[in-house]
Amino acid sequence: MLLTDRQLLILQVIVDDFIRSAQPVGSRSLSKKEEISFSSATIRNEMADLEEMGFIEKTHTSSGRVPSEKGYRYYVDHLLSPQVLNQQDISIIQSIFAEKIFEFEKIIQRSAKILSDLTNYTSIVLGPAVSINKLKRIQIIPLNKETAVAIFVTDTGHVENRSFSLPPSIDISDLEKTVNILNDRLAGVSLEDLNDKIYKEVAVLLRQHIHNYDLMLHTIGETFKMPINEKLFFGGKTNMLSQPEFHDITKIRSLLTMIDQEEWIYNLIRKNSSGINVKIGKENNVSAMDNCSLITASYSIGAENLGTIAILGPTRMEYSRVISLLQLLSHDLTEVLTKLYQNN
Amino acid sequence: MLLTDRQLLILQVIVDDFIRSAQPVGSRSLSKKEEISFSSATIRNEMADLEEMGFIEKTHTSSGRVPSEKGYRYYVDHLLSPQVLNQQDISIIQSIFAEKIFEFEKIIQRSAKILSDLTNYTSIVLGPAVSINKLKRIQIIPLNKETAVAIFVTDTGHVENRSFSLPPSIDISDLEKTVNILNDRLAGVSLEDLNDKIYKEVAVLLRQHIHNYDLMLHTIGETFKMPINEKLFFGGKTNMLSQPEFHDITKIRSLLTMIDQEEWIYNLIRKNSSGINVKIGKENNVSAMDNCSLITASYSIGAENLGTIAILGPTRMEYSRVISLLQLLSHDLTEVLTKLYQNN
DNA sequence: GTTAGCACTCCTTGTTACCGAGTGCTAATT
DNA sequence: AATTAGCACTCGGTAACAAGGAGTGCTAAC
Repeated sequence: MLLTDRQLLILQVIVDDFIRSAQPVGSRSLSKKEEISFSSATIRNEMADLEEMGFIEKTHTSSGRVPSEKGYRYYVDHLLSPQVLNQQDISIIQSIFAEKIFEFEKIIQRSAKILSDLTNYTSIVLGPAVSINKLKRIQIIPLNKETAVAIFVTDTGHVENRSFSLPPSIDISDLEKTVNILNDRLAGVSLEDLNDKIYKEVAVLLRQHIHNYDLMLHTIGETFKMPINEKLFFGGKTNMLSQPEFHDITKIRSLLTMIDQEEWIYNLIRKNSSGINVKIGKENNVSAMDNCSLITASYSIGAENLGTIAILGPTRMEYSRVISLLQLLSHDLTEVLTKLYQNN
Repeated sequence: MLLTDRQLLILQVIVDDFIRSAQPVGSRSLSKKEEISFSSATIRNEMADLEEMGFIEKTHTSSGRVPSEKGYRYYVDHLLSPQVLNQQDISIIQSIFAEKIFEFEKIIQRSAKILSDLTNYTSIVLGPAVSINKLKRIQIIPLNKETAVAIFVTDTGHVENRSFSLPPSIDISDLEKTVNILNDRLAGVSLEDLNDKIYKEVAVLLRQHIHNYDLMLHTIGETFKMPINEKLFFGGKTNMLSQPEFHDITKIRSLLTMIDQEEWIYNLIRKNSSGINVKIGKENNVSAMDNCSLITASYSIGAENLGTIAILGPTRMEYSRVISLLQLLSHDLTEVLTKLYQNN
């Protein structure tokens, strides 16, 4: 199943042409291309072989050929030459960081918007994993007799808050003592480790200093049990409506419905290794994505993997361009975030 | 232009039937209805009159009739009998409040989801106007030498936060003093009035107690300048894809694109008076909404108007049912919120 | 091994015919 | 005078058919 140079060339030109035109490509139109110096009959023979090997398909007996998923896969793995981005694209990406920004989310949100604008596909950005942030300060503010709100500030300036009900038997001074103990013991601990620390270290101290020890512990334990989901940011959700493969309403519907269900997106995006990943069509294991490809890249602070940026497009997407854009953006994001938060 | 009873009856049946079936309704099928005891020829004559007056339209010369916007308007204003909700609908709505909830947003979000599920249209909920909440406590937490985060807690338990850069010349004790002054002076002030108060009252005090008076004032002034936009929550964004009037991709595209642009939605929803509002088709003044109606209702705490819940559907929507659902939900929301936050 | 030539396939487009649901009008009926 | 039956007419939708075009596979010649 080794491909000859000529077969590689033909496969490449077919994929390139189909990505551009969305039309099945035939032997005659191929033979007219500059790169190709042999006749349409020869091409027909080679195409028959490529089809037998599963790299291309016909939509009906006498149609031109279309890349199969296997064809795209081979194209992405072996034939792709990274697109050199033009200056305009580069400066648009860099404009994300132009303003002085303190907040993660703003940067991320803008990234999603710009990615989708540059590609005309849908962009998905998985926000920073807040749970690995280190706690900077805890504050508990009573609202009235029954309720209070707990506020967590991390070293990156992220703020989480939880409302909870105050047990009636707890008095204010105990609450203050507790907050002091918490700040003393939990500063520098990552949010995901909070609960653990509370039961292992804080519990003992509470027992020594607080009247209603077990009630307080329970309340705090419940409130601090935080499954902090990384936020998802989207750009260009409706861009897929302009792709010709989605002229069919039912396909669009199942795709958009899936996009609106965050759990699905999590599953699609989360489990990827670092670096650039390309998942083509059925490789995504979701039927709504059968005609779609997903390209993901990760960004980080220092060596610590923080989140993911992704582009969702039709299988017929401009792999080369999208990969270059994601590479650039993930690199820049990482650089900026590292500079901002590395040593605080 | 006064309509006879028989014309009213016919108009009503046409609208009802078309809402149900989405098919133009003809004289013959009308004559078979129980409510109607005269012949198809009579109906044809009446329909010709109704058409001349602009209440109904033909899609082509020999088609059945379809309500015009004017027809829907008349129907909504004069012919509508509020649908009696069945027990199941009622208990689904009430399930929104079943769990003990402290947070506004959770309730609101769930409301949006449930409204869209119950109607199969798109729901839009304009979150509580945070800017009228009263400030409970301000906290400023330095993250490092250059940046700090300011946290605002309101009496409803809502938390806002802003990162800002610390002027290098400011020292910690000054910052603490400032925070004390702020808490002293600003507790109970609504968020929208904060800036005003700062320059009118706090400025004087800062001048007396703080070294770098003007720098501190400027920093705080900038940071507290908060245009807090009410958040928008959506449910069933893709529901419109199943409506037959949106089989056309370009219509869907323009509608979904509009929905994703929050400014547009603000403008559509904000300016409504309290109570139930129905905007039909072009009354919305947005071309993407030409085939859509928007029904809004407001919710409040006590007498204070807080936010809006809305349903966006095709002009052919089930007005009666939607209005009943919105009435119920806005009433319940108001009741629950009032009970929760009235006197704290 | 490559290519020209040709018969064949199938999609697309346009034409035509026809059916059915609906209308408007006229004349008959109540 | 109001209602209704009857009928000619209109128009969208569907099916059947033909013509054209883009493409293929195969064979035979180069």
